[in-house]
Amino acid sequence: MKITLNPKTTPFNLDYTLRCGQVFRWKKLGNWWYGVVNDKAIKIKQSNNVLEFEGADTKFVENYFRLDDFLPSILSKISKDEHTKNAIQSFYGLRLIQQDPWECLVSYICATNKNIPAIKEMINNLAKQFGEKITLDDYFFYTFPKPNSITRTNNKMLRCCKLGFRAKNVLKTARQVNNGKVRFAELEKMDYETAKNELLQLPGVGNKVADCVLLFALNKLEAFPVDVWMKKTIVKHYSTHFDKAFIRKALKKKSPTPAEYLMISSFARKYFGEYAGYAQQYLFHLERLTCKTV
DNA sequence: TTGCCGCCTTTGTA
DNA sequence: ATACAAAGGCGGC
Repeated sequence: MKITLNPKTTPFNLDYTLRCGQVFRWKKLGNWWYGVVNDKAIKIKQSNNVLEFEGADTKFVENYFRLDDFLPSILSKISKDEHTKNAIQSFYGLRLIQQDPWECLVSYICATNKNIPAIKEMINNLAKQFGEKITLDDYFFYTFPKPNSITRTNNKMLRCCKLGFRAKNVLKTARQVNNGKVRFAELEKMDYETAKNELLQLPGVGNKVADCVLLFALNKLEAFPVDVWMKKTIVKHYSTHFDKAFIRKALKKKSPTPAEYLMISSFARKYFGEYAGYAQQYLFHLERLTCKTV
């Protein structure tokens, strides 16, 4: 199937969107991106303004890649300074992805103190061990394990997937989702703060993980996750918005303290507005690409 | 109450 | 090779 996009009203860049570090389960084989979403293997490619895909319908693709987000307006709203404009110009067409909340939650619990290649490895291990094998084009893929597949495991089995100290958090969180204590559909209806407070009750979920789930899966575009990269960006390019003592202290440690987290993310929400999360993703991608060779 | 320290596993990277 | 960093969270003081 195909979708033809109008680049003026619906700019989209598939490579930037899948490479910017928000999702961990896609890989490019030849010209096609392959992924597993909603228990199905999907492939998709882009040539200019045409998206071609198999394994999913048009509605799914539009929803997953948030093609209804009116990017021209969103990007102009967050274009507050030269640095942001640079990021937007560099990765024009990068979109947030509407992820599955359960997979997103587990992924970011696992992301704690890990770099992106290692996160991909953990998630793939989980899927291979506890998901179901599916095929597309003679390639093998694995569905992401359901909550009740995780609750049937134990700490040791999860540690075999290289989860380390995150294993117990994934296990306990799976139980809470499985027994209905956490309902993603309900969280999505709540406002940002309320939903965040609910997520913060889960083991292994602090400020950063909660904001990632809110932004990437629960449609809270004002969420502004602050990890080591975002803290670095803020200190480098936005220090004038904070007092000097704050910046001086921030330079001492890499990962943000709870107080720094609050200062930075609330600044970002005020500064960038209701689409702060989009700004975060553009700035995150720029910071990683300029500092690293990943 | 708030703030900061050290630990938690394992992999990637210089 | 050896150390340090990694889309952090949490208990303890």
